[in-house]
Amino acid sequence: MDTADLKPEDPEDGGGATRAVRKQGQNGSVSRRLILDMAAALFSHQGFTETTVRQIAAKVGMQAGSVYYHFESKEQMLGEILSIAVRSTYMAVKGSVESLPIEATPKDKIKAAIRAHLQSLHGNFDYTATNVKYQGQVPNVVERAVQPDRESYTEYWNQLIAAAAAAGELSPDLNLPFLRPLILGSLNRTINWYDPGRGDIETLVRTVLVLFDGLWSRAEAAGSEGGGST
Amino acid sequence: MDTADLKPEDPEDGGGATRAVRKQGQNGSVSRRLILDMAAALFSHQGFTETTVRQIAAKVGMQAGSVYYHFESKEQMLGEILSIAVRSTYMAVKGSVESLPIEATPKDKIKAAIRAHLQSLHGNFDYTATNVKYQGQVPNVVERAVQPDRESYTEYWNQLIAAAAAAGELSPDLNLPFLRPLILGSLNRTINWYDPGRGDIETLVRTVLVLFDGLWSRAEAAGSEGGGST
Amino acid sequence: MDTADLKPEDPEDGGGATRAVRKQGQNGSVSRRLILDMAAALFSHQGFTETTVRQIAAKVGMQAGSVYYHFESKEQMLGEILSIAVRSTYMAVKGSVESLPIEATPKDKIKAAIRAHLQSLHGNFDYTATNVKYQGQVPNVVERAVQPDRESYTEYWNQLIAAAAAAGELSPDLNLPFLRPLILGSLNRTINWYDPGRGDIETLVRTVLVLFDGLWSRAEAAGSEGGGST
Amino acid sequence: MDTADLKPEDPEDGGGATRAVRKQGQNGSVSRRLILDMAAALFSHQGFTETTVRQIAAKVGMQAGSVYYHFESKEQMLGEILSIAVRSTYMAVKGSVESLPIEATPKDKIKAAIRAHLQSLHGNFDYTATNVKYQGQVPNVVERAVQPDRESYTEYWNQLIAAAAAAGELSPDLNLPFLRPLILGSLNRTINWYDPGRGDIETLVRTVLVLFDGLWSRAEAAGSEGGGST
DNA sequence: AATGAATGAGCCTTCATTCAT
DNA sequence: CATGAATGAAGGCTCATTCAT
Repeated sequence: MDTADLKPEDPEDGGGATRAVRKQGQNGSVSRRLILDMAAALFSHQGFTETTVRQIAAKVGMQAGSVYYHFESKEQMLGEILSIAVRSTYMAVKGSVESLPIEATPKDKIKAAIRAHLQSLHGNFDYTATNVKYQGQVPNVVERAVQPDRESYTEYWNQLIAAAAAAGELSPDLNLPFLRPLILGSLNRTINWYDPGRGDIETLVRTVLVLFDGLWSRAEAAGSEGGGST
Repeated sequence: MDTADLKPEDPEDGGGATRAVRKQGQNGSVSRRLILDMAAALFSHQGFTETTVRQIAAKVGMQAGSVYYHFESKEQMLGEILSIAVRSTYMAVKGSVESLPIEATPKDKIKAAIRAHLQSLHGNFDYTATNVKYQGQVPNVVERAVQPDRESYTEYWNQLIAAAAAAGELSPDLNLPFLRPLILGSLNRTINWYDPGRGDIETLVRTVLVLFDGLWSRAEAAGSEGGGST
Repeated sequence: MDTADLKPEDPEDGGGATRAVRKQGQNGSVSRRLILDMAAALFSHQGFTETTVRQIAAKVGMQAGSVYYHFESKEQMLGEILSIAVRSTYMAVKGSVESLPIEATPKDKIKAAIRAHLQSLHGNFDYTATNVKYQGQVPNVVERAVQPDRESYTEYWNQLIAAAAAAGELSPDLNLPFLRPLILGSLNRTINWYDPGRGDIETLVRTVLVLFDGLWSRAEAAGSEGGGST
Repeated sequence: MDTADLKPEDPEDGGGATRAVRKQGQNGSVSRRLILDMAAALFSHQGFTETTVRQIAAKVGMQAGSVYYHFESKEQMLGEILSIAVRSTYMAVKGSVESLPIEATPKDKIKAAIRAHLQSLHGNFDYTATNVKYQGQVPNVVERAVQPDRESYTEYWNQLIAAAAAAGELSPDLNLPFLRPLILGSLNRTINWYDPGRGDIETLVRTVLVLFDGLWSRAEAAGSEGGGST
């Protein structure tokens, strides 16, 4: 599957074997989030395996061993990063779609979703890039942990598309099973090449919406997208 | 940049001091290519760093040390795999485009290129997947070696697009600088999710061509592509 | 050149990227010096290349990997051992010479230097033996690091000899450029054969001083050496 | 012990386990000696362990495997090199001493021996340097093989010295057991530092003889050495 | 004689992880 | 909370050596 999920942060500790049971209220201590940020920055640029716990610790200003007070393992860090990435994008997209006016058509919703997805992607680069680049190559344990998040988001898109199809808004020449992964894959891949030098995100959004014009059934004219969410 | 190149053989030795001096070329002992195949299979599924030379050797049925009779380093293997991936796709695309009838328009050429790219991608999965998934995270030495190949292919696409633009065939609403990476990125990303269970490659090609219908300027009707090249 | 230097601590870090940053200096955790001692013992008896980091670690009672918490590389260990060897001998010699009475002649000084050199050599066998035996076959990186130390000591001897020559105390039949390396070489080579069973160090010193009697110009009688420093 | 032996070349194969039983008459095939020469050159400059069989083969212009047609092992090569070194020096020294006029005193003989030793040392640098530098750090198997050669030469010097002592020609202040190793050690160590730039071998010889003037009992005047043998 | 290809043991080094303080 | 020190399992790579051709 090719997605990137989201959803709010819930406890989800999992009960580590050792300590690393942080006693925080419901969020992570400052250090915890800081570590995650640094890890995400490193993972997204060098890759997970290529990143050393020592490097992460160094960027935070602590010793490698200290990291283990906050996390059970390097993999756990990755898992949390992926979850955050997926959930935050999910929330952004969902929020954007739901804030559309009542009259919004499925087509409008998909357009809004595309915009929100791209914005979230590039707005949380370190996290989402880690997610996108490692799609499918993540250690099993971790993958299993993020899977539910991924599926939620995936399912959300499936519904958006199904609704459009039901409304007859989608071009009949499209092979539906390919649609969601094709769209999300195209968007996600921008992580690999997007460079502000070529144009800003909004321009990217517009170009994508134009390029994807074949999505829509010929009944309607080319759509001038409008719902700038987020 | 987001591409996958090709082109004939470059020097690119690396100047090893010891053995492993013969190498690619058109000969390449049987073992050599076999090793490369196994390495590509492993790299594309587990990632470069996650793959052990011992694993590669095991798949070939030899000892880890023996691999070093054929290659100077694990990185050199990666380099050759990437080159093969990029070059073979380039040649496939170029060949496909050039075999179009004289009357072929730039639009026809781009469509043929898209089809050939997708076919090459999924027809040499292990090699191209290694290339696509590692885009931008490849060790410097290796990246430097493949760069020329990448650029050649990139440039080829730039020309295809420029020609279409010059011919007024492209939608004026598109931000040109985004176009090539967006298209190639979308195609390349299929490596991450395409599954024959959802439909065959030709169906994928058709869906992509429909989806990308927004590429073309509204002067013409939506194009039902036809020229199955390659 | 054939020498064995000494002198105070130089920068000479090497700039490791990871840990093992603290190092020499005046602290040096207990382990650190212990490792060095064991390494020197092994190096001096088996040679650098022939000695395994695992062997060193075993002698210290730790795991091979643990050694790398204290040193960046096996070569770094060698470098420090050589430096210690050279510097300690230098200091011993210099100290000995400087503690001679004011009236001491250049000849007296050379004699004292010979005695101190031999004493230091055999008093820190593992370190100095490593240095002497590896003279000229040390890895480049290491050699470069110790070079300044070597040169300081060499220079010190050059001055001692020059002073004696200026005072007309040296036999005119000697080819000066050969003198220092010849003397130091003779002394250093004792590392390869000296065995307490044949006589103690002081006896060795006296024999050397007698043997080298040709050093002195015939104006004076054979010298009964006196300045027993250290 | 600190020596360097000699003696004519005798079969001394040893009966290898594999092949490498060369069928030559009584000397080695051309290749054989060539390989030895290259090995000696490499060993003397980089050290035994640091030298690769592949390097040796490369200098000879053959493949690593081919070397094993001529030698059973790298160690065997070293053994032969050491033997050659020791024997050739022995022969040179012995020949030089024996060619002295009948009236030659023990003192004359020792002087001639010193000269011949130095000449042989520097006249067969690659071989003798390998021997001198590796004194005492040679693999057991090899050491055992060369030991007889070393002892012969050592014994020869012992006799020269004993004769001089018996003749009352040696200074009574010398500790006899130190004498031979001290002298030979001094001479051998020149291998580590001698550089034609500082003066030629003959000058070196003269300087050594002057320096060692303390050898002789004061009954006689300082000796101006004369018997330039070889 | 010589080579190409492979073996297998071992080496240096890295790194996630642990744990007493 | 944090650190210093150590562990132990691997991993990439080297190299003497073998052997069929």
